[in-house]
Amino acid sequence: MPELPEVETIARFLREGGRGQPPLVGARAAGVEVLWERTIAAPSPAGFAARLPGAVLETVGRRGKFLWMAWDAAGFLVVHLRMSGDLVVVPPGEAPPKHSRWLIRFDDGRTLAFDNPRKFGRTWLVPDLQMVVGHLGPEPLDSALTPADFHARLQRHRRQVKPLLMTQTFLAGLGNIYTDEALHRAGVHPQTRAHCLSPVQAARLLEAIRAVLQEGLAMNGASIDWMYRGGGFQNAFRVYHRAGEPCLTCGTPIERIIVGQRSTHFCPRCQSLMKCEV
DNA sequence: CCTGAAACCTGTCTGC
DNA sequence: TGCAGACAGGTTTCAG
Repeated sequence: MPELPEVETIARFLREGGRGQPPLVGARAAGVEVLWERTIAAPSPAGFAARLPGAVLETVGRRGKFLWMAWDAAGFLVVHLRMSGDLVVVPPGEAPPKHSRWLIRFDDGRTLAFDNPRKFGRTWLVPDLQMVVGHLGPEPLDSALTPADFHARLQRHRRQVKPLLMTQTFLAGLGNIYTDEALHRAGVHPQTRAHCLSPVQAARLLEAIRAVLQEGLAMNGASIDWMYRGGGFQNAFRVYHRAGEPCLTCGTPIERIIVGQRSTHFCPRCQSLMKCEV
């Protein structure tokens, strides 16, 4: 379940607790089990399992779609959920999820499980967080990113805007759902060439990106299929997964096309493809 | 630089 | 019921 709002929701839960569960921050790791070795990107699975026991979880944060956990004596545990990952706190005595790829046992009896049916997720244990997230573009919600900066960054690319927005070195955190929603909100066709967007359109697009992310965050992200954390954003989709249904703005049927190999949903009337000479 | 295809994986749903 | 095919919130690598 992994775009920025979903990852942030998980980080928030580990940090602060919720739904009757206490925070995980403050707990001490007792043991580690690696159930699918290829999920550990660095160090070796054995090194990963050996370094954590005895360490106390101090902080949990997010950068782009990466979730990180800082430990008092073991550095940073960094997780990328990819398509189907989730981090689950299992109460004492309960069984971890069926598709758990690693488990961290805590000395209070709880277990942190990395649930990941499609094995795409990756985990790192590193001394410096930047070793994993250093290549990422700016955080979309960081006010240091101004509309003028955003426009200047768009000007550097001739690509279709949708795949560009999903490129994590360009902007960190957007995925297929929030990109489609933001483009609709901004009235921008997903295949518009990035450098063709005017300063006004760029500002409107940045504003739309922030609005959909904030809306997702306020609803604890989106819950689809087998992944459920109580998120509600799936009930607020305006275009995603709504092919054939009327646009909530103008009533025109939403279309579904493939852009950059990803399923793409848009309103052909609200998001017409404008001419661009340059 | 840009695009598309393929690979990495398992599960669910649809249609015959 | 069985089975094939499409599809899924992501990223990387490679060919053209």
